[in-house]
Amino acid sequence: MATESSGSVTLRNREIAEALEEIGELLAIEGENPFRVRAYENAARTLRALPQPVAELVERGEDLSRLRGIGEALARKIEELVRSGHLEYLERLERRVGVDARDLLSIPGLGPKRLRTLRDLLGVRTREDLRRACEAGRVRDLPGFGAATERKLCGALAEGLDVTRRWPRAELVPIARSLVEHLSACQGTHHVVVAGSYRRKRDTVGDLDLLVTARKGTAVTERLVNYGEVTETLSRGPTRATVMLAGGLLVDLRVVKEASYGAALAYFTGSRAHQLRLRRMAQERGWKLNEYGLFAGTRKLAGASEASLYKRFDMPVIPPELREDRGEIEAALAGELPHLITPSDLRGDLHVHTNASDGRESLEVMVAAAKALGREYVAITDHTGGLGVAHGLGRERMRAHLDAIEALDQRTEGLRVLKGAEVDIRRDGTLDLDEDLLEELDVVLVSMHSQLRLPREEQTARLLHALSHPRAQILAHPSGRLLGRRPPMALDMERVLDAAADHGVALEINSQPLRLDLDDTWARAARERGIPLVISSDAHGTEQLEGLTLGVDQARRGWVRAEDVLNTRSCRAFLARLR
DNA sequence: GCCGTTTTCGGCCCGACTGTTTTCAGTCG
Repeated sequence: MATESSGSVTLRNREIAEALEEIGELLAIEGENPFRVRAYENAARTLRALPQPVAELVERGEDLSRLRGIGEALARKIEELVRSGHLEYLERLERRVGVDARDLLSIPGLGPKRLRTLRDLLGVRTREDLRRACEAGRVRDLPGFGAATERKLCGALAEGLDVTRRWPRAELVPIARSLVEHLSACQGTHHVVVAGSYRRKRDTVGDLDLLVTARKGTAVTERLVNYGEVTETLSRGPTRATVMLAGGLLVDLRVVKEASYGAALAYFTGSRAHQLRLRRMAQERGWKLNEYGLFAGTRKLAGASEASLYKRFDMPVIPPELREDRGEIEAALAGELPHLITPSDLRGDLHVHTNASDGRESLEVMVAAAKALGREYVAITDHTGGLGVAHGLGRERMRAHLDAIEALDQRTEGLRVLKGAEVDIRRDGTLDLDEDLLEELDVVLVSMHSQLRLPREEQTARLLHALSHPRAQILAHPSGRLLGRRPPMALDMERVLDAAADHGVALEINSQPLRLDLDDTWARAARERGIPLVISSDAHGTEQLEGLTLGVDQARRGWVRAEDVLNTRSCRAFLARLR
């Protein structure tokens, strides 16, 4: 529970969702009606997908039961949580059930039913209790358990298996390609694709979902099990297998016939929430949707292609990046899906470093590489002096650097080289560059690199002050997050967006694999307010200049169109549009 | 506990795999 410096309690949507999920889990352990359990899961999912803090809706007195999956009872519980910071119903339930449900249920192979048995017959309440019971051999004799189950639980506990771990998607690209290649070499396979959140281009991915079409009897799951990096086979049947790779990554494989390709691809691409909506729509029409196709009784209506499937629901194919049940189904039905930006729409790169600060290559090499990629313009944006660690440029070196950029621009054909800087925002919100130099720059990025843990109010005020500077044109990597390493800064993003809109400051979608900042939900919020966006590589070497596609992936997940992004324009039009 | 142009009550997504069972419950995605 996040407590602000002011003393008031503001819960994030994720924290409220976790409380609801815990209620669902505790009710499941109690053997409650599974549909009641699911209602809590559904409500939690709605909150997680909500771009706006639900606490704000409560503050404004809005009716939460208008949200899908949230009725009278859950609205009251959420309001209590937001207003008081705790929920009496949950606390009573925790006392009554008396097990660490969140932790124990994260253990693979352990669900609510077995956990209840463990509690009732062995008094297991924590992970440590379970470990002792397993080691003492007391678990195998419980009803519904056995020696094999005990062994599995013991193994999972010893390895400290963390099924909630996620990987930055970009890190998995080589592994995904290698797996596809490995399985494609299997005789009798047709399509071999990666589905799941990988295909939806989420910034992080929890596992790899592989889909293969093959003739019946093809030994695809065997081929996966024999992949060199596999350390453990968790399950394996004729059409499905789950393995773990060295490093702990889980890989799920499903094999279907070619005639089911579209239905299976849609099904395993998800998201779960998106697929559930489609299933419900099928149900409302008296049809049945599963991974093999769309059926009216035994008659198959669609399933060979995704297009055939969506067409049956009177929709165009929804781009995978949008399949999160965040309004894309309604938009598709209304014929209002956005025309999403593509990598080829980008004409310039606005965030590039050289070895003048912390880049690896010279100005000339970076510019030549950008030109080779077909960029029409590139802004060289090295760090300013306050950033000692990044070899930031002080006044004299910046002066000389800008002259070098200008000279290179003069002698470069077919590419504009713009004078820029990534200006550090100081702790007090002032910019780390003299006014005359700021005046001279074509492109002024401002960004934070230090003191990223200030309290929310202070951090927000610092950033708002920086954005109010008339030369601040683009806010780079706005949240400061590094996936898996550093959480986003505590910021009132709503006020940041308001300020960006008021001052005409563009927000960056940074393409670095661990940044991807703005994230998808904030990119969408910015777009919906008409705040200009840019997509930049933040390249520190030539190979990173191509990374713009990752930023485009992120932008697409945020419903961003080419016209929302300033660097899809010609250099002249881009400069004219910049603050 | 939620939801409704079939329903304000009676539904609620669906299938694969495992292990324990002797016909299927539990878990997972």
